[in-house]
Amino acid sequence: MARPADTKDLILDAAELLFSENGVEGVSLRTLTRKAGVNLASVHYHFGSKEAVAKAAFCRRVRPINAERLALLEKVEGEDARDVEGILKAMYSPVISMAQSGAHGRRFMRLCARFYSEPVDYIKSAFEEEYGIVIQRFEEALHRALPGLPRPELQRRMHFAIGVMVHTMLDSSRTAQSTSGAGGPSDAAETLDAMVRFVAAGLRAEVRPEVLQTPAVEETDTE
Amino acid sequence: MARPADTKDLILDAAELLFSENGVEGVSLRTLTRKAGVNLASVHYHFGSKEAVAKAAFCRRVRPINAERLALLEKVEGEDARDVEGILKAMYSPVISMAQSGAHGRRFMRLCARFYSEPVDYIKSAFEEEYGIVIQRFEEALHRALPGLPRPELQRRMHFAIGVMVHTMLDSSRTAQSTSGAGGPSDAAETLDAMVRFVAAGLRAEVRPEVLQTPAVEETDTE
DNA sequence: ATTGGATTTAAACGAACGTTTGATCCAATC
DNA sequence: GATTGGATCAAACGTTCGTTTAAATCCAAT
Repeated sequence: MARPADTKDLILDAAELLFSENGVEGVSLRTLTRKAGVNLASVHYHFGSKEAVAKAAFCRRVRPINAERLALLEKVEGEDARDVEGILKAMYSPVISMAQSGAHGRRFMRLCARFYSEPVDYIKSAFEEEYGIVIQRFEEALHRALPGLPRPELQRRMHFAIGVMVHTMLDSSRTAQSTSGAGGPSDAAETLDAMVRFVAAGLRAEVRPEVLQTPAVEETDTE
Repeated sequence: MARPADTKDLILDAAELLFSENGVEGVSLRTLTRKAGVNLASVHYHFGSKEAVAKAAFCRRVRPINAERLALLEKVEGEDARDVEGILKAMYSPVISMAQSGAHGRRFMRLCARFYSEPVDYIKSAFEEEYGIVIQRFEEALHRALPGLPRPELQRRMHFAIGVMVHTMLDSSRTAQSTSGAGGPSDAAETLDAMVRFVAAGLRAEVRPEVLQTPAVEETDTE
């Protein structure tokens, strides 16, 4: 933030905008540098490759968010380790609330979700690098909050919970429609509330009897 | 099925396999035709363009599935219009149960989910063409099954429900690990059950009080 | 004023892309 | 047996891609 806008940031800003809408593979460096107003070769001068630009654009946003997630989680756990809604809010709110902060935030939300579903290898690994420990920590937290839920079932449901999040992030149109002009009621807060209610209820749903025991192999429910 | 394998089907089979793993943009026609064992130009001879191949590969699988969805939905509605779990099963089971039928089914599941998140325009429109009416019908069914849930909130939660589905479909490794060999308990059935329980509970979660009333426009949460 | 490293620039590189072309094959038709 | 027309083939089309090069430019330190 010291300099108003050096080349590196111009590139990352354009990358965030374009990648979030068209995916990494769907944007050429020529399109990107034209949008950023910089020379084509400056991408390789500052980053070395297109891969590195994508990773940098991703990490620039996701690291502060994941740090906030872990901080919120620790706070919630300190207050009430069984507060499922609180844990979910710690997971969701840092990214959902970004949608409130203008087009910029919505842009990143989509970038992040896009990274999740991008089928390119180096993107997948970048995602796992940044998210692996976060998901692990939240699994532990939810395990303590819902001790009756068997671990495999918890993992399955956490997968569902992530699906809800990614899907919501991709559909930024719903999360923050600023059609009502500035000062409108924060739609992001409503979305967050709806997500937390939905997922908390899902996490608390009854498990099928077999899951609670050792995996009973028989019991084939014929249709 | 009449002929053992004509060029058109060879192309579609290879497309299904490769697109599902690398996305449409991530597969070149040269890679595709090499895998299919056909000539590069035959793609344009039989389909006209790469776009058309992608659409055809998608529609070939999704149309029977969506038809089955609608048929199951009508059956459930005829028996008990308030059977939320039944409605969800009608939505999920046709695609989830595909995972049971070998690598082929899992392949399509991923293809379908990939289409959902692919940022290319013609793919998005193909998806909406095939899914639009299905989602609309399920929204109506769930509206009748959960009359207390305001329509906007139902739409939001259906969005979550779809997120759960897409996310599960993309992660085929969990849905069907046939590591236990043949005759093992159908993991797909377990996944289906878990999804239905999770989403049904989410759909039935309490709504925040404001949502039940007319949308209170004031309530400006200033930042 | 001059130096020297950092940065930007225009131009080109080879590779890969989707698509098109025209020759070739081959079973069905007259 | 010549002709037709759909299907297949190797080869090439023009374009765009990520990347590289080497010269030009900038700018604070000397």
